[in-house]
Amino acid sequence: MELRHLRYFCVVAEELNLTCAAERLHMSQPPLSRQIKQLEREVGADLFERGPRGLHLTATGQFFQQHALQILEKVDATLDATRRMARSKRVMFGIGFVPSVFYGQLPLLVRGLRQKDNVELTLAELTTVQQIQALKAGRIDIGFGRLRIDDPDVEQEALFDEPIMAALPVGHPLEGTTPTLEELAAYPLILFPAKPRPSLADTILGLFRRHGLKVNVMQEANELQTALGLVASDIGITLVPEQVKRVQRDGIVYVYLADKNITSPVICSRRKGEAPSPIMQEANAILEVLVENRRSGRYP
Amino acid sequence: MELRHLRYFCVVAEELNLTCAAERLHMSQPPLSRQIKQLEREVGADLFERGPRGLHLTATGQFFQQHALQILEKVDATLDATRRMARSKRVMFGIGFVPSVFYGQLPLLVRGLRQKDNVELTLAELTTVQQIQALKAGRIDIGFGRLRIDDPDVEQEALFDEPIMAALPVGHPLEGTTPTLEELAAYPLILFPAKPRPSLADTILGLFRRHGLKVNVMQEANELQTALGLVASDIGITLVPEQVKRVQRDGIVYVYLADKNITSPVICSRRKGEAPSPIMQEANAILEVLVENRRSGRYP
DNA sequence: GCTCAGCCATACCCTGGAGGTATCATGGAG
DNA sequence: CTCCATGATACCTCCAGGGTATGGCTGAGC
Repeated sequence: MELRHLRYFCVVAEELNLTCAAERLHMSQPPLSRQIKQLEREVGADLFERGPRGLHLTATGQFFQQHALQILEKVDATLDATRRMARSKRVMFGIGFVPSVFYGQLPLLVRGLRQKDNVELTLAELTTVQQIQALKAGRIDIGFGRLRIDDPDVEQEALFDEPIMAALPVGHPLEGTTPTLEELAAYPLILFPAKPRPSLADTILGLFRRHGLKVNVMQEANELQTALGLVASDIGITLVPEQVKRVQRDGIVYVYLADKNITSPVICSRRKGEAPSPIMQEANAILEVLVENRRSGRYP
Repeated sequence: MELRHLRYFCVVAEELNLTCAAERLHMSQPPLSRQIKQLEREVGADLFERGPRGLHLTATGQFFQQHALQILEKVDATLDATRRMARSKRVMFGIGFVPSVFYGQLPLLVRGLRQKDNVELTLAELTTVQQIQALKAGRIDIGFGRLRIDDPDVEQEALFDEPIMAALPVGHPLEGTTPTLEELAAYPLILFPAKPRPSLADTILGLFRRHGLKVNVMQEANELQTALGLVASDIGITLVPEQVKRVQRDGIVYVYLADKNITSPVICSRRKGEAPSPIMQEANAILEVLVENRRSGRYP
């Protein structure tokens, strides 16, 4: 399969008419018909139902269409970004973060760094794995994540460990309790983020696995708030780092776990062996203050 | 560019030796060299630095490598999933939503529908535009968004209009006021969602534009909560639908706007001309109750 | 310092496959 | 019932992907 197959397929899926699609693609209808047939052979499924007045997408075809579009979008985005990167000769300080660390002190770090003159901050939502890759590639300069990753080119520093809490729908049998993992495992679980992996989701799964517990992952969500929305919808429960409870929402209660050792670290990643730039030194100083505040209980 | 270019590139990037890479790819070295050159011409950047003993990835090449790998992974995953789906014969009820409608009553709708036996709900975060496309393609059955879109195949029903509020960093000069758009336009603005467009972001931009006001878009964020995190970081302010204020977070205050007519509709989209299925009838009934509750003030 | 080997790039060539035209079959609209 | 729109198949052309041959460059080894 080649990208042209996906390009042809997507146009055909939009037009639902090979003749019109061929016109849009500046080619004639017979080769387009063959290319779609070839794609269907390679996929091993019918993507279209043929009719005398055009085609309809099968359910499989609809599914394939979404993903094909995403692939083509990502290809275009990658080309654009690669070209921009090739041209760029700017110096800036990039911060990567997983969303679940953005409810605590990280905004304060950003606020502090923004007061420095001549610093151009960029903020990027990235998984911890993506942060490692982005650090190595030079796209960010510091990252805040949740996973420990051993990489020869990156040093990680655990800032602090944060208790994991359970987010439950209001009225849940475990509301008001301090449940064990075993008690939690009896209920459907909502995992976040769904993609990309590995992520905090895998940390949570690993937690249950290490306790010899099976969980029923009812659904996955990309956004933390969508996961909370699903909890509010009584689809299941989810586990979140403590700082997430600062954002209260209707329909949800948070409970501490019985086991106080169940925590998630906030981990700071930097490139290894790099003398800290002045802005990195400033960031380190602000971080020290923030961590000390947390230790001393000035901030939860 | 075709997938084979990405495939060839990734193997070369791993081997850093064209001769060895060609062997792995079961082809000879000269055509591989040409294909990589062709890719570099199309990208418009050098991905490798050549040496007498092999090649090295440039910084741009490293960046490209990550994304190329992701694209190839997604292609493989899509093929696998498509094949699996072709074998599966399931019926389900799909709900699409923009995140900013998931803080109000939508969780109650989901909770209500889930009580029905034999209904398999799928929930998908989609922009309103994506919802239209998904409805037409049959991927979802009902959608909740913010934009009015005229499409012959989709009927839209405005459930209610929701006031727009401003989210300000604590200590902001406008805190405690009921500002006008003009007053707000003087401050940097954070827009969400960044992509894909059009979205609520465009509604907000259109609002300022119609009042003849220019805004300084300081940054864009995909997640609403990331946008709020940026507000908490004092990077700027943002505008949100009223129901978002139910999720309180540190460092942010919400203020009503002077102009009460500045609202954002919650819009329900369905396929046009389709007799409602039993599950759709049930969804409509639950929606009616929810909207009536809102009108009568039982829920904000 | 010289030689050789490893490696990438270029020149030239061949052929398989992408895209073309011609045409057939089918079924729905009028 | 007829005609037209549409997709599929047969046959054809030609170009681009992949082949071999070879040259140029540079570093390792003696």
